[in-house]
Amino acid sequence: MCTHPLGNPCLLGVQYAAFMTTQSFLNQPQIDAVEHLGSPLLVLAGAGSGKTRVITFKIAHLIREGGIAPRNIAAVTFTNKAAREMKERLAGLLEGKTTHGLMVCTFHSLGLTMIRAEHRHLGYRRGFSILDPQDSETVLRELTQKESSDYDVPALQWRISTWKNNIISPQQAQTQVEDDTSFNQAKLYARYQRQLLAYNALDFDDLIMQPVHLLSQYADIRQRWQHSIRHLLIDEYQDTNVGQYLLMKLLMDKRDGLTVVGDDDQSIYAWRGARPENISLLGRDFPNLKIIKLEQNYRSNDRILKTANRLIANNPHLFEKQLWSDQGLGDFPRIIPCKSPQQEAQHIVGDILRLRFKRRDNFSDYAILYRSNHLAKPLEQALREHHIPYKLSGGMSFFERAEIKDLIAYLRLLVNPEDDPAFLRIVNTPRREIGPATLEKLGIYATQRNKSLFMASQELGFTQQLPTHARLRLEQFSSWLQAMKNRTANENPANLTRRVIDDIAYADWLRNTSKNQKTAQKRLENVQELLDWMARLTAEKNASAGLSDIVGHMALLDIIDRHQDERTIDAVNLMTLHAAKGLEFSCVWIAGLEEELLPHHSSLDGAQLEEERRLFYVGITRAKEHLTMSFAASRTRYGEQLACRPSRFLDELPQEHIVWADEVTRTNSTKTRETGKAHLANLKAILDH
DNA sequence: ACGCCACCTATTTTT
DNA sequence: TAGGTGGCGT
Repeated sequence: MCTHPLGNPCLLGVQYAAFMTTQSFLNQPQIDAVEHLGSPLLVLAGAGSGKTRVITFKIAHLIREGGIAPRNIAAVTFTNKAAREMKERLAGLLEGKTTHGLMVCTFHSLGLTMIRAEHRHLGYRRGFSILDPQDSETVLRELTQKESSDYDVPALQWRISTWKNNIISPQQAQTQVEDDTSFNQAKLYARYQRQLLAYNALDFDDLIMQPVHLLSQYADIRQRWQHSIRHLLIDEYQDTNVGQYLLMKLLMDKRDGLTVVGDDDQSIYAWRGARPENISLLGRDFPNLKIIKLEQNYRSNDRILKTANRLIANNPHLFEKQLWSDQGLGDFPRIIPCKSPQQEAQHIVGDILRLRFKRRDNFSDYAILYRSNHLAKPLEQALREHHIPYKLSGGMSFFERAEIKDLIAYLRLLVNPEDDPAFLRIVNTPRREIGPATLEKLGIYATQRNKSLFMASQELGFTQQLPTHARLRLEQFSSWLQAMKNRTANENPANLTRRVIDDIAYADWLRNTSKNQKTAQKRLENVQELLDWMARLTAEKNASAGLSDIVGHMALLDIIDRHQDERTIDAVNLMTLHAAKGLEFSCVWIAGLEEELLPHHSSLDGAQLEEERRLFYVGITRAKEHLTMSFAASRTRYGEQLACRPSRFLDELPQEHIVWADEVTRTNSTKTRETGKAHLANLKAILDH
């Protein structure tokens, strides 16, 4: 074993010494994983065991030692943030070495790249658009309005997404349905797909599904991509869904260059299609699969790990894992019973102030986690009272903001004249007094002739049907668009965008439509930020990036670095347990540990209960040094004051390693060694009376 | 285009 | 209970 760096025979060779000293060293299983070649590899990496380090070092190893060209390596993550961080770490490792052609991106971005190259086989034309879920909802609304006005569009959207995630075609869907409702949904699915093709547009799910079709239907395409991607590395493998699994399988085809890293105990996204069982499928589909476990945790102290281990031992496991740490036992994780959410919040805030005074660290080292968003409210209130800065995760992302979506819609339309959803979004933004009557006529004309709205709006055959004033306005808009479009080939994307903004007097429009000055200001800043990004991006890519490249990736948000404001603000982190995955904090509070909240009342049995347990597990393993868990004895829910029971998961913790604080009885003492079970019984008695 | 009222619902959310 | 939404009236 070589956990110690000095005089160590099992480092990755002297060549690595140079950058190993600036990075951290690897332990033996990590080295095994990095150096393993010759068969597909599954790395079962516990929380905090350095899985990303394994992937980045392995990529570096492949390039430096294996003589593999970067363009033959692809590393796939689930979030843009993870991809960005991986790129940064790689840049550190491979200083000087060229990484040209190396792909470090999300599954969706990989899919987009493939579709870009092969779109003709799918019947798409270049410049196709990516619709976000809001756009596709609008398309579905339009499609269903003709049937009935009160159609359950979200249910349909969810259904279609599930089909696509499972790589089920509209035709297959129609043969598989059980009842009238779903038969109807399957028919609408088919119409939706036709509609997208007509718009020359794809939705997010298509970015996985279409590449799977391409690879499974065309042997030559499959061979080309298999030749191109010789090494595929996948992070957070437990989160792959059916489509992503198939994509991986088609790309690798039993070859040796596959490395997947995952943790079945951190699978918390089954509810949206993730298949943690893909971990066991791997052994079936890749018979010579090598498995390496990473069990040393570099994040937390041992009491926190013992707490996590004991909890998760209540779940069935295919591969047993025991996290351990050499960082000492550390403090006792604490459980704080509280009377109310308000008292709970007060307690946490008091804790934070006390700890920060004692530790002299940053607010950003602290996180408060909870199962669902509404639990943040009392916490926010208490933090505000005490003037503690906090950062709330969730909320509207940059690209969901109306002003950003407007501008992207303009760009989308310039790249793809068939993009009717984009046309409809901007035709009256800002106001051009092109009303519903005109648009309806335009729509009918376009549909009859199988043309896009933009194209139809330029045709004399159509505009001559309109009353003079409407005709003039539409002609003006349409010819302006055409003029802009003619510039797309030569002008750089950032300048073109600026020109659009100026021409449409977008700043004025934002000022006029915003509720107050402050929001107007904020929106203008967002627009400026978008412009800056585009300018930077164009500069970086040596102007080789066409507008269509940029616009395509904008929909995926993956070219944007948004960490600048996050790193400067020192604030306590408030987030859901889901949002906390992959992060770590010195001190963590988990609030609202009550039955019906965690486990959530809709997930009280079977596989769902196990996922709730994993969610708690993820929360616990975020903490490096301090862990505090709390619950309230009563809580207002749906307008009613309800008594709450502590979460069953608290009973599953190793009581010898945790401390229950006595808040309910209002004594401030803590009982260190009393067994929690007895304590819980006490508490229940108190709560009953 | 906007504002008001009545009604409905209430888990997690990336791309 | 509260916040978001859809319909309606101005």
